[in-house]
Amino acid sequence: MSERKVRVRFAPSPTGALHIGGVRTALYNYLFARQNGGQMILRIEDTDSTRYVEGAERYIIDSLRWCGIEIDEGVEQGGPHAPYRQSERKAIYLKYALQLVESGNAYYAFDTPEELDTLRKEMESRGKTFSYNYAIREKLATSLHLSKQEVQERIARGDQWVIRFKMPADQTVAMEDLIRGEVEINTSTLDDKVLYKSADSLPTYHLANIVDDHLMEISHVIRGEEWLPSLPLHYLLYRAFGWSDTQPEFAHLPLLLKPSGQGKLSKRDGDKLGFPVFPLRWVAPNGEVSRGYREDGYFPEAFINMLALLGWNPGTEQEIFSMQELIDAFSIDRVGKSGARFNPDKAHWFNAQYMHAADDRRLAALYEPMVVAHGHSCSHENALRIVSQIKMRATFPDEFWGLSSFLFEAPVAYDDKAQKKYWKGDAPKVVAALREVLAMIEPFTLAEMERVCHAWIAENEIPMGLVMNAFRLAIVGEAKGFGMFEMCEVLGKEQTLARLDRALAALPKE
RNA sequence: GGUCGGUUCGUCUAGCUGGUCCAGGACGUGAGAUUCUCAUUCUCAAAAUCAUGGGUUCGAAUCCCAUACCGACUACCA
Repeated sequence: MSERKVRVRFAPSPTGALHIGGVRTALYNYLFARQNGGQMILRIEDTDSTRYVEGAERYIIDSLRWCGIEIDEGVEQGGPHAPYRQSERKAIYLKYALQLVESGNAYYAFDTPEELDTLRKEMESRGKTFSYNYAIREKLATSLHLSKQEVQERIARGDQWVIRFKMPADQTVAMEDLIRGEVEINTSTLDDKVLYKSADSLPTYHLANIVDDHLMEISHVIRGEEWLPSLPLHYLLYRAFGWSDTQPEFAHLPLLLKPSGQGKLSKRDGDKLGFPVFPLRWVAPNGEVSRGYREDGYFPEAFINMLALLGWNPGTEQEIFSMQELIDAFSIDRVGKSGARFNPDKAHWFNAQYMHAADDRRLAALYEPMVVAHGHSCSHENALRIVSQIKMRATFPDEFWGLSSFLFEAPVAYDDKAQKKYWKGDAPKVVAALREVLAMIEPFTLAEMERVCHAWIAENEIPMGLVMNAFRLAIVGEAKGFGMFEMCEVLGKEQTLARLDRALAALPKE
């Protein structure tokens, strides 16, 4: 068992956008696969033709790619077990369902959904819960007590049928979960789940899932906690097929909870929670648009880092992890057992960390189009200079322009508050003198400005705060911006002197 | 209702085999320091009777039981 090749799978169903809980499940699968030199498989579970949403599969693939979660085998890259879309594997499932009927582990049931519905309502109106199980199945139209001939006839004349698992009564199933440990359950509390539907010739999740995991040689199933209740069925299915010896190990991840109210986060939460629930922007078939982390300005590395720590922790105080570091540090037994609420503030913090550490060239590529969009131009050299300064003050790229627009638009007025605070005493005279010093500096570079001006300031014993704040007011028009000489270098000598002259003329002399 | 799972600062969590935990870290919050504005950075602070009640034990956040609360599941959905 321990020698077994690690093969994990992420198996979403294309019923809409993938929410962050799903992304986290995919991530944990991926980390586990990579850490163990195993394979990561993407299987599309589209066995519910009625809930299929156009574009969802594309969205899932794009999302994983943006996150940096690489797929080894799947609908796009193919692989030894292709196809990886269950709708394209239709042909293989019936055989297995029939095999179960043959071996007495399953049976045909001819009830229509409507019949079951009325039965269910009837029971409920009498205060009882309806469960399709050992107690009731003998009374319904099933192959369990119908003659072989009648079963054949019904099928032949096109009656709708379904194959249900024959859940044994009063057996204890002992299961092992990598996160929760031993879990036991009595089968009498379980019902006869539908495995195959004749209506669309498609299996249900349970059958398709077990068959495909077996066929695809999956070694570990890492999925959401909502699947824990069906784990006994899955165990029994493996047993019925005679596959228990190669049955995968299971790990059920705690759920991601809604931040305010209660309940698990769902894709229907879309855009209503005050933070994105989806990695990428999603336009639903009904036209409803939900924002995404990518469009909100999150770096994929930050998004992944944040998600990885939501439910898992390394046991150390390290919080910033690259994908490779996550791969090295991840372990399933350090995944928590309880559901986690998502914290938008912490997500911001993670993004800010990546922003501050981001490569200037990467940020400049984001910045330059913004400058152009605002009707200005900027040399690549200056973009790099600007971005290296403003990134320390930003959390998201969309703050860039607000943090630097004054470099492209000279002040037309001077902030009153800043004037009162900084344009007083010797300030006007000092700035006038500084203008002359700057005028003589050649080349007009950061290093040169610092060298000359700092010497001048020291020599004349001028308080740093006095010069710089007044200087800032003159250049920017208010008390904002980054380093003065850094800004002047971007502005260039001509613009710097022009702004000084204008300020000296517009502001009070004393 | 039934079955299963969970329960440590507002939030994410450390705490795995009981003592060094009158519970540690991070986010957020407050205060201060540094600084040419802002931001960064740094320091400090407030913040959890470890859901509650019983055990077991010399000793429990850590083991056991019960209760409460929360969640998942309970479809011819995944």
